[in-house]
Amino acid sequence: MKYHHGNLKEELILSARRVCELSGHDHMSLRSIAKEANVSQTAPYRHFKTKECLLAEVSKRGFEELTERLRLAINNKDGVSTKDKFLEMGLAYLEFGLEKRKTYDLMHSPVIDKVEFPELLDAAQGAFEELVQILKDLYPGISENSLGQKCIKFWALMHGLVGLLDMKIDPEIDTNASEAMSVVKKDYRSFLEESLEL
Amino acid sequence: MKYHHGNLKEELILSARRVCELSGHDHMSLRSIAKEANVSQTAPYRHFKTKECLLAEVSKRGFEELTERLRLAINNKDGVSTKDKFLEMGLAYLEFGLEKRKTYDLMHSPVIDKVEFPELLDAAQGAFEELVQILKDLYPGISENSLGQKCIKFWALMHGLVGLLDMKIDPEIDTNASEAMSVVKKDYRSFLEESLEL
DNA sequence: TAATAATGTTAGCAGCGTAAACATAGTATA
DNA sequence: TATACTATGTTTACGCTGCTAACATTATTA
Repeated sequence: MKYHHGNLKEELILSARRVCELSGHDHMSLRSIAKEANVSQTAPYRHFKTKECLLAEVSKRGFEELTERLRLAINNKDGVSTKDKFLEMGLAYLEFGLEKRKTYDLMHSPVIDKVEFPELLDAAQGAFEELVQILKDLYPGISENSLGQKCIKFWALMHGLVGLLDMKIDPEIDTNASEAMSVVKKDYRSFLEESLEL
Repeated sequence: MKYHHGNLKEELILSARRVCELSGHDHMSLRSIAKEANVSQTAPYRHFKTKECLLAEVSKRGFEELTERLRLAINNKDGVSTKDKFLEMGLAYLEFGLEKRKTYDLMHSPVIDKVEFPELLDAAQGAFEELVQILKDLYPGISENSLGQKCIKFWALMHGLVGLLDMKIDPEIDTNASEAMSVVKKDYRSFLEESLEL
């Protein structure tokens, strides 16, 4: 066992991501992350000034993965219409949000003050840019104003949907909400199509 | 100073709500809440089994206030069209979310497992019912299926908007997103109108 | 080769949620 | 009215947390 790990920073980030997606960001302790990486409790402080800095890195990686997924949903799809690519992007967003739910929560949690982490802001912006681009393709010559409205509408709808779709509601006591939910879950695609007016 | 406070439970809830909206739920300690109420650190345990139970109560009050606001937006508005009442409800939702942002965060935070607090679920359901009712009025004879879709769409859009509108984005580095944001902020109402296809 | 910087460990602080033991006040029953 | 019981407060203490300071080891560089 070497005294100097050599790749501890990256190892800690990986451990943190694992712990996050497993237990949720409110159950992540620096000590448990350090233990996962087989180092002392204070070793992380050589690579991250505070716990928040490590969480910010985890969040950043989340946005990068999201961006990657959005990109994958539309790249190398020559025969596919722009409209369909746009829908695929929406699905990709929902899938990321539901599959990596706990990480998604961290990414949107107020525990990290994004303003203090420019790189995190950049990563979030990167995902947003994917949306802007496909919408520009979908509506060529659209005004900046209308484009802005459409971006917000799409983003808000997606973000809201992730939150709602993941809610575990007892069908017995919450008839209206859970019915509405199952309507959407049954077929994301037709719901998106209708909601986004395509 | 009496040994028995007499109204400590309610006092603790009020303190907790104050601390929450002031500092955010991730900076709320039971001890600080107890101190605010001028009682010992463990006094809250006579009224709440765990910290989470107190947070759940704060969250519940939040949903009750939200419901109240949604109701106020449409009640006693005889000369106003159903469509306009619906829009007012949307605005009321946004206003609550932005004014009581930290409480709103708690209400949607995974730190409270809603399934374990039926009363909290009821309170959330209450707010949702307000929406269901106005949508039924707006689209008389609408199918359960379509109603469900419209509910989700509205709720998701509102929830997403609160999150996005509150983001503090540096205009210098985040041109697209902040432009889109200012488009919406400039006039919630016309944005809503357009997005909800009214 | 010697100084310095980088990166690890150990020890210890204050704050946290919570449980246990105890104190006091209000209520019900004899 | 006296006494038991219950409700509601306090004190003390435990283990976990984020974090700092002091120290140990290795890598780099003059």
